[in-house]
This record gives sequence, C-alpha cells and structure tokens, in this order.
Amino acid sequence: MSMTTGRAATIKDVARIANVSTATVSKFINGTQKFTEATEERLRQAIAELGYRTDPLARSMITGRTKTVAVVILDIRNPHFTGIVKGANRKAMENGYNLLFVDTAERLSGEANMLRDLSRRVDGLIVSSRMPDADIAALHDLRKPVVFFGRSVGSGFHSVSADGRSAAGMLGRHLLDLGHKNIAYLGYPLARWDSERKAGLMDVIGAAGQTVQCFVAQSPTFEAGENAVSEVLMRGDRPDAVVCYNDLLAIGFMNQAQVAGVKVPEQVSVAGFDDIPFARYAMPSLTTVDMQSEAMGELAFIRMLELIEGKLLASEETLRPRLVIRNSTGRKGLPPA
Amino acid sequence: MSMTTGRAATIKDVARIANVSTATVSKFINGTQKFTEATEERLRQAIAELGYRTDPLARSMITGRTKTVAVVILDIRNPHFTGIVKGANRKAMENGYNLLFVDTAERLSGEANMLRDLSRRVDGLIVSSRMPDADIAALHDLRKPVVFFGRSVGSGFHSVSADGRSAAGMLGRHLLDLGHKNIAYLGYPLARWDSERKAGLMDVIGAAGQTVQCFVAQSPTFEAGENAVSEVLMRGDRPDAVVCYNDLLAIGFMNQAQVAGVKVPEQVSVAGFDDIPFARYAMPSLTTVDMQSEAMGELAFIRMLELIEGKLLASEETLRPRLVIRNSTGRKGLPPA
DNA sequence: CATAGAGGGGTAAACGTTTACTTAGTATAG
DNA sequence: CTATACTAAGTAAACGTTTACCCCTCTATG
Repeated sequence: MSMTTGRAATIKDVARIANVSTATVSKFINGTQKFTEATEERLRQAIAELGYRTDPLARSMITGRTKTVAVVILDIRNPHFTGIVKGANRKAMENGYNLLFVDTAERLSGEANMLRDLSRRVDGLIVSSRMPDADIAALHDLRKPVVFFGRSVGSGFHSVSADGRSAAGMLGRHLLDLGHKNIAYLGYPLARWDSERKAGLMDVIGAAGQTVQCFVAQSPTFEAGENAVSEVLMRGDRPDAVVCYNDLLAIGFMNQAQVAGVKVPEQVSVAGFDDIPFARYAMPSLTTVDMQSEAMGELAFIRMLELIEGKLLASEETLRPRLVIRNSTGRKGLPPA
Repeated sequence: MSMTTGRAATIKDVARIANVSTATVSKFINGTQKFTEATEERLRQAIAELGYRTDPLARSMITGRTKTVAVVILDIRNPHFTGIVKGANRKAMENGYNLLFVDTAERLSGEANMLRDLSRRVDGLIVSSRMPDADIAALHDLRKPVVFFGRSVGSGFHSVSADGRSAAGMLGRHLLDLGHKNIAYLGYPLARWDSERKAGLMDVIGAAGQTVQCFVAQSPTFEAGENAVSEVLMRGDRPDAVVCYNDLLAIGFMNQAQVAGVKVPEQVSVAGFDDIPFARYAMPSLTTVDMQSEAMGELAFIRMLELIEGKLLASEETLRPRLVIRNSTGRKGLPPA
C-alpha cells in the first residue's frame, strides 16, 4: 500500500528496493526485455509495495509521445460536436489515449496561437475550426499531425467529413417528391459546411427548374431558428418547405412557426441536418440527414492514430450521410400521412 | 519565422543566439527577474527568430504543475454533463488551464485505476462518478485535489452540487398546488442524485398525506423514458403526475405517453430535472427544475483552482435550483391554462 | 578447450526546463 | 575610502524517465 504522505515513489525507489538498476525497472515495466523469474518477482514485489506508477511526463520527455490528442471544437452544446467528442473519446480510450478538450465557443481570435500552444502537449490535433484557409495553411509548422473536420481546402491537411452536398441533394429530392414548389434554405454561412449544403440543395432544385430562396441565421441554435420565422414565413412569397443548416435551427424554426400559427408540415415542411438525438422527439418529429457525427469522431481518431504511427492512408475521407424521413415534411396540400 | 524542418527550438538555442545563459532566458520568459534593456532586446530577437515556445512538459517536470485539470463524466450525450463541461471549460480557458476530458460511458470497472493514472497528468480532478463510497475513500492517496459532483458522503472530499432535495420539493409543491392526488416518481437509482430527489419529493407529498408510487428506469435516456410508459401508465392505479429523474427520461416518457393516447398534461402531468436546452422545445414544453449544470461546472473549476493554489474555502457547496414551470404540468381535471 | 553467441543486467547520457546558489559589478551609506 | 547592499547574469543540479551501449556469465559448438 502506498502512503498518502511524502512524495510519490519513483523508478529509483523501485530499483533500490528490488536491488536492480533503474534500467532494469524500466525495461520490466515496458516489457522490452526478459528477466529471470527471481528478478521479476522482486520487481513485482517492490512495485506493489511502493504503489509505484510511471510518471507519464518524464516518459513523454524522452519518448516524445504524450499519448494525448487534442480535440478542438466550436461548441459542445451543439449535439453534432457532442457526437464527435463521444466518438473520439471512445476510440481514444480503446487505444490508451487521453483527450485534451477545448471548446473555443466559436471565438476565433487567437485560435492559431492556442493550437500552437496545445500542440506541444499532445501527439496530434483533431480540429473543427472556422479559421480562414490562409491561417490554416500556416499551421504546417506545428510539427504535429492535424485532422480537420470538413474539407481542408487545398493546404494538404487531412480531414474527415460527411458528404454535405449529397446529403442536401437527398433532402432536396425528398422535398421535390413531396410536390414542393417553393423551397427555401436557412443557412449559417459562418459554418464550414454551409456552402456545401446550400450548393447540394440548389443543384437538385435547380435541375428541377426551381430556385431556392436563401436566408441567413445568426447562429446555429434553437433561438436563431425561432428568430428566423418572421423573416422567412411572414412575407408574400412564402416558401412551402424550409431546409435549415442544422437540426437546432430546424427545431427552433418549426416550433416558432407553429406558435405563429403556421402548421408543420401541412403548410410548410421543415428539415435539418445532423439527426441529433432530439430530432425524434421534436413535434412533429424532424426529417433530417444523419451526418454521422459519432462515426466522424471515431474515424478522425483512427486516422490520427495512423498519422501518429507514421502509416497514413487516405488524406481526405468522406462518410455517406443517411436520409431520415420523419413527420416534419409532408405532401404539399394534403393532410400528413 | 520558425522552420518546419528539424527539431523545435529549445531554451538552449535561444540562450546561444542571445548570448546569455539558459537561466537568463528562463527568468525572462517567466518574468522572474529584471534585465537591462539591451539584454531584453536580444532575448526578444532570438525568441522571435527561432519561433521558440516553452515546452510545457519539461516545465511541468520541474514545477510539478501541468496547468491541466481532468474532467471525468459519465456521458457527454447527457446535456447535464454537457453543461458541466461547458462551464468548466470556460473557467479553464479564462485561467490558462487545459481540460483533460474523459467520458467513462457509465462504465465503472477499473475507474479507480483510471483516475490514478489520470492523476499523474493533471493538477487536479473534477469527477462525476458512480463509484461506491468505499472506493471513493480510497482515492485519498491520489496526491492531487479532487472535486466531486454531488455530495461525497463522508470521506472528506470536496464537492459541488445543486440541492436535489429542495428541487424535488419545489416540484412536489407545484404538483400539489395543481391538485394532483396520485404522484409517481420514475427514478434511476444508479445515479448519484436519485435518492435525494426521491426523498425530497416524498417529504413534500408525504406531508400532504399522500404517498408516492416509485418506478425505476434502466438508464437516464429518452429511450428508457419511452419504455417506462407501459409500466407506469398502463395499469389500474394510474398516476395523474409523473416526476422523472431527469429531463431526458421525462421527454421520452411524455412523448410515448402521447403516442399511447394519454394526453399531457390533461391526463397526466410530467416533469423532470435539469432544464436542458431542449426542454423548452419539447411538446408540450417541459416543466422542470434548473439544476445549474453550467454554473456547477464553473464552480467546480473555481474550487479546483483554489485547491491547487492551496487556499481552500468551503468543502461542500450547494447551488440553489430554480423551478421552471412550462406546459407539461397542468391543473388536474381542467383544460390547460 | 577455445570461442562465439545469447541472455540477463548495469552505466550513464539525454530529454528541456526551473531554481538555489554564486559571482561580479555598481550604487549607496557611513 | 571602505563596507554594504543591491542588481544583472551565470553555474549546475534536479525533475523521472528511456535507451544506446557495455559487461559478464553461461551454454553450445567446433
């Protein structure tokens, strides 16, 4: 039993008690060499007696590895990022790694500096950022592998993402199938994925000979979704379907629309992206596209591991989204199924 | 400009270029001594030229401080924990600290060992755990300060929590005021706060001469809430109000109840705990008690900082919950307000 | 019987800092 | 003019490991 007083036992203490050199202790701990049964027994004894545990800092100093990966996200309150962290955490634990967590709260001033500081403490960084591409390119001097979420336009960084373009396409086709003639997009241009989703939607809608009315939300949140209702719906040319940048916006929008007396989906269909857990429980339940947040987190970590170990595979990887049809979208002019 | 090739610059490189000793560089960086303007200028030059940044590991080795705090939670998908992490992260950034994040996924096997390993990498641990009190008591040999969420029964550990007893009391009184005569509690006994909430509810309901029917959910999730409906509502002695251990359970329960044809709140009132962001957007919006998750996270970090710096204040701290009345609770036998 | 090779174990340098202690020089006080 | 105190800067040990390299002993082989 280790005592609660005094300093923690070091490898030297173990060496002394077991009557061997520190090198021997180290090799034993790391299993880098065989020993006689007698020596091993003395080592086990000494370690147990002292309650010795290797100091990871000292080890990192010399090995250059910290067994830690940084995960930098914009807002843990956004379930999309929650999923990413959940997935990355799972893979990290499975592989004996720790996660250094940073929620930047969507603030980007000084972000490059923060990443630089962070990079000294970890073996690699998994980053979701709004930094302009130029700043991202400057991150090459980090000396540590970086995996981004969303395409790292040019710059040669590694990234994982879900295919927002095709995801939006699925949603667009779904709405066209339902007979919608006036589809709007409520975007959040600051987000990395916004333009992709918008483009995917316009592709499909455009191919059908229609145009997309575009609106802009101030943030990717419930509240911003609520606030957008007056601008989007309370006008002459009212859309009969609204695709929102994400589920939070969609749910807020849907809720406020109903408060304002607009029926969903009878008068307007609403859809989002991400398939957050809550989407099923909104009223009506939300049609959305599963952007595989948790799988993205897992994949990002796995790729990171490969980068750390030097064996890198693909450079940009894209997951396939999955359309999830629920009750917030309905056939135009008909009562809901 | 630092180059992307070769190893990173060390304090020795700076010392050589600036023509001073490493001690001087160190003192300059840490601002522990005054220097002549000439020396300072040379130091600034050298540091800029090399793009030098202090290696936090080497510094930690000698100072014994890592400027990192571990945050151990049960499930980041649970918005209550999301709030805690959000709050802790904010205070950590404000104070120049990093957060080491661990989501244990409610798995407690080997948790004590994990904490012990973790403790070598950080200056302190903020922990939400289901470990039995005996195991917690054994954590005193960690040599690092620990702050728990929820009361650390005995053991002399520090903790922050929201007063679940009075929170449940508020909910109970609210339901009594509405005229409810048959109140049930859907609990999650594995959770640290369950017994407290249950007790608080029973106190108030008991004082009114009624009894509380108790049920048990398998997990604190939407799904478990849905699954509980048949057991709780589809029976002879159907409750006219159900208090759930948390908002996730409550929302799942509420939803499934309505699917099963039981109107909320006309036939049954439903309430939860936490006031997760989503509670406002459930249908009907959920009556709940704000358990101050984010404030708890902030407070936990602040107390941790005090512990790290040796100046400790209170040992167990309790935040005051706030009742949030919405539309999932209503006057018995009357149409909703 | 000489010797190569393998297996078990030790020595000491290195990782990049901080800091207690020392030194030289200069300003201040007596 | 000497003693004192202060300032600016340097020396070297220490933090707790890992690892390249060396040494010794034993066995097997010729």
